[in-house]
Amino acid sequence: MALFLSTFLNKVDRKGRVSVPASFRSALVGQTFDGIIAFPSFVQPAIEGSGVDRIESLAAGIDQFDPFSEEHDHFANAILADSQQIGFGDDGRIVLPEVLREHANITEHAAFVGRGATFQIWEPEAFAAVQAEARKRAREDRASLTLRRKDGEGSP
Amino acid sequence: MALFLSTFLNKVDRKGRVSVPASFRSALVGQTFDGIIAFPSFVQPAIEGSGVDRIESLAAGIDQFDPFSEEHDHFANAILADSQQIGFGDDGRIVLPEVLREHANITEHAAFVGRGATFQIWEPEAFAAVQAEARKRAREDRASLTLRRKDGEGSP
DNA sequence: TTGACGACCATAAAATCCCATGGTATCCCA
DNA sequence: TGGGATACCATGGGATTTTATGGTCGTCAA
Repeated sequence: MALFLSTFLNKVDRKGRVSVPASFRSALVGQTFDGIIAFPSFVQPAIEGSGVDRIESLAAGIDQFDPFSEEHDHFANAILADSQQIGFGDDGRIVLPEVLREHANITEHAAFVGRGATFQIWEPEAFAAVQAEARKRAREDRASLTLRRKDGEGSP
Repeated sequence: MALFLSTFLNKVDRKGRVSVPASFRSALVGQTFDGIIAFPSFVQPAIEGSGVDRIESLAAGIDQFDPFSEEHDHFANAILADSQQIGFGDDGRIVLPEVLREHANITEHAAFVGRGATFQIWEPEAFAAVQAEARKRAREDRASLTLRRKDGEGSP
C-alpha cells in the first residue's frame, strides 16, 4: 500500500502546474494509472488525494451494491463525479484544475500533506492554522486523557 | 475495468452531436464495440451510459445481481429493451437519440458524469441541483459516521 | 426529394510534451 | 574529513499535439 508522510510546500506556476513531491510519486509507482486522483474534501477547504487503486476499490464497492439503488447515489455523486484523474505529465508535475484550486483557495503555493494511505493539498496558510488548532486539541485531549486515566478509565 | 471519473460539460450542436469526453473514450478502448450503450435512468431524468461489456455481462446473467432472481430478469428486460448502441462517429462524437434527449431534458449542453463503472448524462442545471443535494448528504453521512464512531460502534 | 446520418475537413483553445536551469542533497575519493 | 563531482528535484518557458466544436458534402432510405 502507498504510504504518504510529511508535508511539502511547492510552488504553483502560472499554468497551474505543481510538482508532486518525489516521495509521494514513488509511493504510487506500479499503479494502473500513472498519476493521482483528487477530489474536494467534504468538510475542509482542502483537496483529497490518493492513487487510483483506492478509487477503483471504492467504485467497485459502490457498484456491488445494488447498482441502481438510490442508497449510494449521493455518495457516488459526491466522490466519483467530483474527483479528477490527473496524470503526471512530464517529470512528475500535475495541473490542478481550476475547480479544485478554488475549493482550496490555492493560488501561489500548495502544501502536500501526507496522511498515511492518502494525502491532502492545502493552501499553506490555511493548513498552518488548522494544524495549530489540531496540535492544541491534541494537547488538550492528552490532558483530559491523563485525567481520565487517573480516574481509572483510560487506556494507553 | 473501465473507470469513469469527474464531470464534463459539453455542447450539443444543431445536429444533436456531442463530444464524449476524451478520458471516457480512453476508458472504453479495446471493447468489442467502439461506442457506448445508453438507456434512460429508471428513477432520474438522466441517461445511463456504459461500455458494451457491461451490458454483455448483464445479458449473460452474470451481473452483480443474483442471476436467477426475478429482479434480475426485470432489470435485464427493462435495460436491454430500452438500450441504444451508439457508435463514436468521426472523432469521438455521438448523436444522442431524440428519446434519450427528451428523457433527460437535454437541449444545448450535456453533462457527462463519471460514476466509476458507469456514467450518466444530464441536463447541466438539473445535475447541479442533484449534485448540491448529494454533497450535503455526503457531509451529513460523514458526520453521523463520526458520531457513531465516538459511540464506539464505527470502524476506522 | 427530403431528411437523417455518417465521413471528412477546418480551427481555436487547451492540455501535454520536451528541453533548459538553478539549487540541494548525496556520493566518492583523496 | 573535506572538497569536488554527480544525481535528483523543483521550476520556467516554448513547441507540439489533442480535443472540442463548427461546417460541408455525399449516401442511403423513407
